[in-house]
Amino acid sequence: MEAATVFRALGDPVRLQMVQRLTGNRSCTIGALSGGLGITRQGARKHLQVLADAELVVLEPKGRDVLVHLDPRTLELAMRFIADLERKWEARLDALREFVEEPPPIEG
Amino acid sequence: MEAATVFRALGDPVRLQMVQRLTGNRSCTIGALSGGLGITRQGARKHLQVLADAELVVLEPKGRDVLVHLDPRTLELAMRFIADLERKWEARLDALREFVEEPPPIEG
DNA sequence: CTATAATGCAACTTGTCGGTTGCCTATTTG
DNA sequence: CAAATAGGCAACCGACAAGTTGCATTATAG
Repeated sequence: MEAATVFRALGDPVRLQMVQRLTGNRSCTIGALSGGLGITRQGARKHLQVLADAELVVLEPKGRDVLVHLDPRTLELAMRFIADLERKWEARLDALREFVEEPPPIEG
Repeated sequence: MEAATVFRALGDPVRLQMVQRLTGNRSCTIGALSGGLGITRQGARKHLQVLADAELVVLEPKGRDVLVHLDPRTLELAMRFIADLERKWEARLDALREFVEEPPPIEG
């Protein structure tokens, strides 16, 4: 999964709210998840599809309705991506610091 | 800063690449950062503005050119946001587990 | 001082996004 | 079986995003 796709999916207040709801409720039906968002069920459904395409969420048809549950692995993936960026940045800082603290690495 | 704004800014391959470049190079000029992306300088500049609006990046005019440097605090903010989601999710799991392991909390 | 290098600003085009409406399908439930 | 419930599919619209082009501005180099 492309990191950008995941971030893009998270980059909308409605979708972010959906994800937040899902971290609290183990799983919901589409209808339940779509209520109280100020948009139509169909509108909400589209957002849900974006989350599903980014694999942030899994849709499991169950009889008449569809259960939605979070896929925490993708969330973890996104987090690790940022952590790696920070790590690389820190490394860069450290390298610079070392260079500054030892002006000429010729002798102590 | 809205979390959704930050994620949205990260949700594009070009912008993500820019951020990655910046974690390696302490700071670049706009021109340097805009090269080799397969788009115009002006196109790149727009992406850069999105990153700046999300406070992922700071633009510092310096004589004839503009230095771009990363703001790791916003990156950290985004990471923490996801970490909190995961924490909430884990808590939910734990609560469920406890409930299952102690079927009726009436007596041992 | 002039040329050029680095950037800014604005207009415009094209495609995608967020959202809606209307209608169809399938599963419960009474 | 009939009614209600949960959802799917497709067309449509307005707004915005991505990207371009053209030209103006400012600072450094010769």
